[in-house]
Amino acid sequence: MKLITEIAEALARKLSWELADVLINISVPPRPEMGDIAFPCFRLAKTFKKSPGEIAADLKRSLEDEADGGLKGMFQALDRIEAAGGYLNFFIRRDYLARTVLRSSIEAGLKPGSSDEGADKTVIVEYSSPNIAKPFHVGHGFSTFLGEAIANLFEFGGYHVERFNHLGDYGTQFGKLIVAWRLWGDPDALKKAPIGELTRIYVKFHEQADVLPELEDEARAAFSRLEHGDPEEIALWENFRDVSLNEFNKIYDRVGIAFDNTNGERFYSPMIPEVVETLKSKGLLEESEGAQVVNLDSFDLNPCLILKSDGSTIYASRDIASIIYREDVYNFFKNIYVVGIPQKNHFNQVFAVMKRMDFPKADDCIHVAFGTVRFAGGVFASRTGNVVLLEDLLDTSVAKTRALIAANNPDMDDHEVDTIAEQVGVGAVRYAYLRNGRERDIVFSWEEMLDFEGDTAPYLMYTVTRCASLERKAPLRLLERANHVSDEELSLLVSDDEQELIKEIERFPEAVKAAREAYEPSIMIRQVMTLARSFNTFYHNSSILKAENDELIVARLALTQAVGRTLSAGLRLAGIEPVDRM
RNA sequence: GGGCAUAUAGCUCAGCUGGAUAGAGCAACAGCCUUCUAAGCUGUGGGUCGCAGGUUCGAGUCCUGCUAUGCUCGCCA
Repeated sequence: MKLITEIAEALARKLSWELADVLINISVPPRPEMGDIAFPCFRLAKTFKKSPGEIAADLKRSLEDEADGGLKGMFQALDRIEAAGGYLNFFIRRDYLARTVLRSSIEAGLKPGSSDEGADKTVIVEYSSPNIAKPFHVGHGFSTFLGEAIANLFEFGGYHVERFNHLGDYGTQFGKLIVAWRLWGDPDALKKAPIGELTRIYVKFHEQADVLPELEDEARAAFSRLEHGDPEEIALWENFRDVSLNEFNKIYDRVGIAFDNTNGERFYSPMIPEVVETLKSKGLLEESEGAQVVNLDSFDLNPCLILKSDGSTIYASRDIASIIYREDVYNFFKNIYVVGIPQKNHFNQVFAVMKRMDFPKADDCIHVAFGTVRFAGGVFASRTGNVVLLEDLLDTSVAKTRALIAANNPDMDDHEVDTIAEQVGVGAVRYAYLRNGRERDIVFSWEEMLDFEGDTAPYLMYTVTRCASLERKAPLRLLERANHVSDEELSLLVSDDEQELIKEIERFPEAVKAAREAYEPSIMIRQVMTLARSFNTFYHNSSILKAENDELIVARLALTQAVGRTLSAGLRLAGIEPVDRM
C-alpha cells in the first residue's frame, strides 16, 4: 500500500535513515487493537541514548507537528499514532482502508495479485515425470499437483510457462521389461489394463532374477540393443511408452493438466555424445574405476558419473544434455525441477557440472524439492504392489463428496451432483498435497485425505458457495448497486470483522508473490484459508442481506464479492476449480 | 564415517529476513440450525518450542556442541 511508503519516507527523513532500512523494520502488530503498522524503536536506543519508549514518543510528536504541513496527506489516511512499549504504532482510518483495499480489489477483478513482472520471460517447470510402465500412485500426486500450482503461480506473474513432463522412459529397467515381455507377456491383458500387465511381468522378472541372475545380463543386453537402435526393441519400447502415456493422460485430463512437452529421457540420449565432447575439450572428464566422471571436490560434492564403464549413458548425463537443449530452444529465465528430496544430491551434482562447464545459467536451474508420501508403516514400493493408485484415491474422495452433496441438495439433478462432486472431491485431494510446506513428508491416511472439515479444500469451496449464494439471493436492485459501489458506501465497512476481512483481502497479492518467489504454494494457500475463516466469522456475526440499511447491504455485498473473487483466484492457482453450490 | 534436512499442543502443521501475551486445524469437552447453505460458528482445556551452552536491549527464529529421526554418498532413476 502507498501509505506504508509514505510512513516509511517520513520516518527515514526524521531518522536520516535509508528508506529500505525503515521498510525492513516496519511490521504488523500481533493484534489489531495495537494498530495496523508498527515501527520498533529498540535499535535507536543506542544512537539517541534514550529509552525506546522515549524515542517512540518523540517520533510521534515530531510526526504530528507536521500533520497540517508536509505530512498532511499521510495524516488524512491515519486515525492516530500511538507510542507503546517501544513501538510506534500507526492506526489507519477504517473508512480509508475499506475504500482503498476494495477499490483495488475491484480493479484487479478475477485476477487479484496477477502482474506482468514476467513479461518476455520463459519459465520451464518440469513436474509429474512418472516412469512409464509403472502405476501412477499417490506418490506421483505430489510432483503433479505441486508442479501445476507452481506453474500457475508463474503464469499469474505474467511469465511464459512451459510445462515439461520428463517421462522416465529409459534405462536398464526397460531392458528388463523387454526380456520379461518376451517370456511372459500377454497381449490381451496389455490391451485391457496396460500398466497392470506391465507391472505384473516387471514384478515377475524380479522374482525370477533372484533365482536366475543371468536374466539381469539379458536385460542389460536388451537395453543396449535398444540404445543402439534395434528396430524390434524400439517397437516394443514405443508400444510400452504409448500405452503407458495413454493411461497417464486419463489422469491428466481428469485433473485438467496439459503438458507442453512430454519428451522423456530417451529424447535427450542422442545429445549426450556432444556433452561428452564438450566436457572432454574443457578437460573436465576423468577416468575413475573405468567410468568417466567429473570431479566436484571444489563444490564439496562427490564426483558426478557421466559414462558407465561400459560406455553407456546414465541419468546425470541425460539431465545435463537436457539443460543445454532447453537453453538452446527456450532461452529460459528459470528451469525448475519439481522432484523429490531424495534427488537433492543428484541435482546438486548436475548443476555443479554445469558451473564447471561455465554454463551461464547454472544458478537459474532450480531443484524444487518435496517430501515423500509414505504409509504410517513404511514406504511405497511398486515392486511389491504396495501402493494406492491416485485414481482410486480420487474416486473414493469423489464418491464420499457425492453422497454429501446429494444429501444436502435433494432437488439437484444427478448430472449436476456428479459435476460438483468431481470438482470438490478432486479439489480435496489436491489441497492435501499443497497445504503444508513442500519439504514435509506426507504420511498417507485415508481418514485424513477424506476429512472435509477445517483446513481443507471443501471448507474453502464451501465459503465460495456462501458468497455465490448471497449474490443469487440479493435483490437485483441492490446487486446492481453493489456492482457499481461508491466510495461512500465502501466507507461504511468499519466494524472489527469487516476490517479484519479487508486486511486479509489486502494481503492476498503479497502472498501470491511470496509463494512464487519461494516456489511454495502453501504460502498462498494459508493466506486464502485465513481469509475464508475471517469471512465465515463475519458471515456468522453480521447479516449481509438484512443489514440496517440499503447502503450497508450494498457495501457488504461488494465486500462479499471481493471475498469470492479472491478465494476463487487462490483456489484456481492451486488447481482447484470453485463451484457455486455444494 | 562424510554431506543435506528435520525436531513447536495428544495428532497434523504455521510462525516471513530475531521483536509486543508462541498460533491454526483435527481429536476431547460445552454450546449454537423456524433467521443469508451447520462441509459452518462460539467457548474450554492442552506448550520447559529435542537437550546444553553462546550472541543480543530482546531468541521458537542466529551460532556452537550433543541427542533423535529421515534422505543421500559412481556404474538404478
